[in-house]
Amino acid sequence: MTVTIKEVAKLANVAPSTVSRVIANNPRISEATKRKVKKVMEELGYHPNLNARSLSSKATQTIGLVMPSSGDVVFQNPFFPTVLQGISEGVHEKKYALQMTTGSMDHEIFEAVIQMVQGKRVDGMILLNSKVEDKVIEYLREINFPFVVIGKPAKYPEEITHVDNDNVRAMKEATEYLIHLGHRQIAFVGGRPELMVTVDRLSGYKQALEDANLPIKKEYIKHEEFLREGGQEAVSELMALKQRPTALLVVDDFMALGVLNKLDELGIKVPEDISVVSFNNILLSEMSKPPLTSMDINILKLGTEASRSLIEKIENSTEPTKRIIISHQFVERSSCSRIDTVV
Amino acid sequence: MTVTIKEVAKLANVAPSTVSRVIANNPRISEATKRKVKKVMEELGYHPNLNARSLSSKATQTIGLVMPSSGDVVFQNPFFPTVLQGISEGVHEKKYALQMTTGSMDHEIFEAVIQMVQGKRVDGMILLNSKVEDKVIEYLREINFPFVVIGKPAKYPEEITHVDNDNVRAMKEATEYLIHLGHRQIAFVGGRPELMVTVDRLSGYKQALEDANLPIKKEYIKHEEFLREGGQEAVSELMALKQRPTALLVVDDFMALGVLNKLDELGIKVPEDISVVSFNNILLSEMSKPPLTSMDINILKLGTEASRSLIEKIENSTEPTKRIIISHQFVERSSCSRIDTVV
DNA sequence: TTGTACGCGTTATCAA
DNA sequence: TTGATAACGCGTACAA
Repeated sequence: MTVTIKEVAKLANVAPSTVSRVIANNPRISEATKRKVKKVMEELGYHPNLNARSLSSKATQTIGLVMPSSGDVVFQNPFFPTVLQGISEGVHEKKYALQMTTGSMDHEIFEAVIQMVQGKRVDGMILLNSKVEDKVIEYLREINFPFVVIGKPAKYPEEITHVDNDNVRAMKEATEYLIHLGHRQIAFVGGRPELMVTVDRLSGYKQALEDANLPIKKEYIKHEEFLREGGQEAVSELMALKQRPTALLVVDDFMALGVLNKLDELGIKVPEDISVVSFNNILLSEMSKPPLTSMDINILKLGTEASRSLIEKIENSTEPTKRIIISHQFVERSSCSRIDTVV
Repeated sequence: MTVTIKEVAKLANVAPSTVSRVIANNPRISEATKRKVKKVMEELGYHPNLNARSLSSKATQTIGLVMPSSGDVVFQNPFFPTVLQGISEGVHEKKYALQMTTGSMDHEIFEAVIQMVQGKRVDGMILLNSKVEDKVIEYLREINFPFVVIGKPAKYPEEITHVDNDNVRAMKEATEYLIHLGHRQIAFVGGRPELMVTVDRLSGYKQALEDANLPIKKEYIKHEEFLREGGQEAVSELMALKQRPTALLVVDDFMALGVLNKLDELGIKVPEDISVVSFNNILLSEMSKPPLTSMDINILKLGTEASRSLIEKIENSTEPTKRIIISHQFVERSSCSRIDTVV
């Protein structure tokens, strides 16, 4: 039925191993037979059986991707397709295939990872959702299986290769930008405090305030889901304060959209009455009213670099643990304005 | 190193084939040995090598997904992550794995598909981007490989199992909604005319107008990219017309966002000055100003049904060609208003 | 430079 | 109900 290496060998009057060598581009083979074999392969429409190859060579040229649980908010956020695109490009560029897995429950995901890894379906893994108690990471570490994390791992960040932004600095810069515009009442609207992104960005926010000798007010720090509703709730609460903030730092564009929406509802004008700085700079941010000033964290590159570093690690097991920092870039649009400092 | 079926067999004092039968849950095996073998598997932490299994059984329990070319607009559109989520769920539910492929050029994608299929890495394929000249479809048809298309295939729609909406009816209903509100000058802002979605929706639009004895005006029909910029351009052109439309049908929420943006720029108020109906009903549509009245096409289900029908087809080769229609639902928000008919 | 022979880990066939 | 044994298709050490 399907054409195998043997049939090619027979027709080309060589041994199967010779055909195998031609496929592998083994240098110790004459140009003549190489051509001959290749011609037969063409004629027969030969394609190697990847399962057989993997079984024998113990490599799959496939990398696995653990996605956020389906139903998770992350799925809704445009962040996801963009990293995926980046990952996909990086993988493709090295001729690797990509296999992904989801699950509604954590243990489902864990099972799926075990299947992939123990079933020898992948040579390495990319993890998107590092949690504080991450069984997947624990497991992969234990068996010493190649993997990289996108974002900062909650545990052992020094011992795990990961691709991340310098979120502390990025948020510090964003905060300083607002301070330079004269803002003193600056609120932070972040995601769940268990997430490392949140921790780092919050820390950057605090650093900037401290450096400027501004007080850190608890009531100005909000933690909501990474979704637009989250943004809306945060705004309601902040605007109910006696002393309203004059500027908002929102850790996600999608959330910022909710923020803008709510502000509009409340009749508060951006940037006249309040300034908003957002994060991620997804396409949406230039679409909003007004277009959002946003910190571009180069999501695409986050993905491609994850693939690349993982594949390096797979192909060279002595590759050291790395922390890859993707640069960020502040993109000014029209959601912020200067304010007269009230002393 | 890795624990194989043989070692399990040895420790359990049975033959490898017996172990294999236990794994496969073969009924012709005594409960006693079944338990014994399972216990040993536990102890040794045995996990089957899926490559070996696939090689032998000629099945992979994996389905392949062809994504739009990376860099394609579709990637930016929230439609994509949602179908993906649906597909993923459907696949997961049947214990299948998911492998995906992209490429920047069409021939790259084609190569990747060949690899997957001929390399015996997948049992079936889901195609997202049916084009008019689709080499992938031609190929899969020719070798009689199981696949389903999401959306209507440009060629042989009767002979290809596909999951789609009734786009003609959906758009007809949307158009009729506007007509009932009193609108007579209704414009259509669609995507590329080569896409079947566009064709079908345009046809629904025309049918509704004809049924209402309204003229079909060429200048009211715009074809732009499925992106927000597309929406913006269309608006510019439509609003430059002597007789401006009083209502807009936009075939995509993302595009509709661009439309709203442009209208705002031009000082045209929605829904007071112009009504807008959008399609897809992604999360964004309730976030816009004003919230968009949109036709929900149940993207998630489009994905899950694609997976399910594909797996059915894989597991039962006599499964007939099917056309699966996912229902749509009109979601009224606040982007439309009644208009006094000017006779 | 090429061929022989075996192993990769499973499933499947045929006996027992 | 269970056990040998032969595929599955490919890579590779070793020999030639």
